[in-house]
Amino acid sequence: MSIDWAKHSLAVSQRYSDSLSASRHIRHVLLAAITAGDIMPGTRLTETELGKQLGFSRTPLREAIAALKAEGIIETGEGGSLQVRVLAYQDIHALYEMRATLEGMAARLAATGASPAEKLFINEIRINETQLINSQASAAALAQINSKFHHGIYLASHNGFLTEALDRLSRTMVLLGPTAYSLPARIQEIALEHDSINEAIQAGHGDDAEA
Amino acid sequence: MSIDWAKHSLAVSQRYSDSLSASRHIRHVLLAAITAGDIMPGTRLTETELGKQLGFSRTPLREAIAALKAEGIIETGEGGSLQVRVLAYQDIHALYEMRATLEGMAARLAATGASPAEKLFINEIRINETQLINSQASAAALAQINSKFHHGIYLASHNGFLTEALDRLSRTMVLLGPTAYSLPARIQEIALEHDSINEAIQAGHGDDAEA
DNA sequence: ATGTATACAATTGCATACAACATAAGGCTG
DNA sequence: CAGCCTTATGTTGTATGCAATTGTATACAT
Repeated sequence: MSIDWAKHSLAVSQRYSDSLSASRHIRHVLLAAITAGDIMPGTRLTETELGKQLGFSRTPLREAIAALKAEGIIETGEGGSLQVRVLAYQDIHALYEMRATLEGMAARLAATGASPAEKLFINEIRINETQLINSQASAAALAQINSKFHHGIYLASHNGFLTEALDRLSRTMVLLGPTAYSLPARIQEIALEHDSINEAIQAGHGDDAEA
Repeated sequence: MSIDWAKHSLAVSQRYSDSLSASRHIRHVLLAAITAGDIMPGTRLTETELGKQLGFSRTPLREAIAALKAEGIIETGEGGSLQVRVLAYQDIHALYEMRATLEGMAARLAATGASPAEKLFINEIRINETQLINSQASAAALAQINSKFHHGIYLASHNGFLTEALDRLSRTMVLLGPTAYSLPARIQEIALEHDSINEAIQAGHGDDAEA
């Protein structure tokens, strides 16, 4: 029943060197717990209970929840009760549709506007990723390098709002549960896609990158 | 020096029939004040002063600010002081670039997936807008019908995340100051654009609508 | 005169306490 | 026995008070 908050809390503390305020800390811990599947969508959250378990007062907790509500991760159900957002089937389709469009936009912008240094950076990551795949690295390592590849493209798009929107989508997608990066078949597909994108960016072909 | 909060507060109260909590009320009032230009970007906001002027305690105020910070409307400057976000020039370009892409996506989805009723609804709004333009209605009325037209397309896209992203962009754009809908030249341009979009949607031509 | 250190003022961050509301259970009445 | 009203409990919303950090001004030393 009870969730191992200490694990997530410790991870967040190490990640940020204890340099964030309580409300930001709580926000990251909650996201980590949802990502890990410790809190399922639809779960009701009570502020008092959460505060007691996390060791914080309700004030910073409510601020973290306010931010998560603004992001659509937490929603208020009947009578103002709090619960982790439950995505409808149409939402799932909409999410992927949205991400595909935004990723395409980012790739096109990166292809047409990336600086030589940024192109080099993206290419380095791609090479690194290929090595990891060939050496059969762990799923976690692959997910991490995959994330770096995409983020490199986001940054090369020179559009902060696009980057923010994509990051927000990623945070929303944790509501779908564990991702499917561990499937061996997908890994090869993703590798091919990344190669195509990378080549298009290196060549400066916007349309190819978007596709 | 002092801002006429009562005006914005009254407008929000009427708009929502006094049915929202203090924190949500404050959020809308702050947005209205920024939209109206009563609070310029870069202005420093102090919680105590704001609370005193708005007649609320700091707790709901901080929640409203937390939500606005999550949306990128308010940011924490040096030493944690609060201020209305100041957009850089590159941000302005990025904003319009982002909106153009998302509007295009919405138009394409509306063209390919709108129901007959939704098409009819959009067409009605377009006819209404034409009448208003011909009768030389006020700028406020034109802005309102323009907003309805766009929102009709958003809804017809059947993608809640797209709608939310566009709404969020609109809220961010208030940081740019008063919009340029009052320019007579732009009105004719916009009318032509809307006609093209509407026709493409009615005909179900996705590519034309996106363009 | 300038640079630095120290003390003070102000503001944010957090915790506790109280009020209002919704919910659910139990008793009362028809 | 069923339905409704009352009451009790739990949860959210709001207010106030305190602690800690930061910006600033002043005084002193170089």
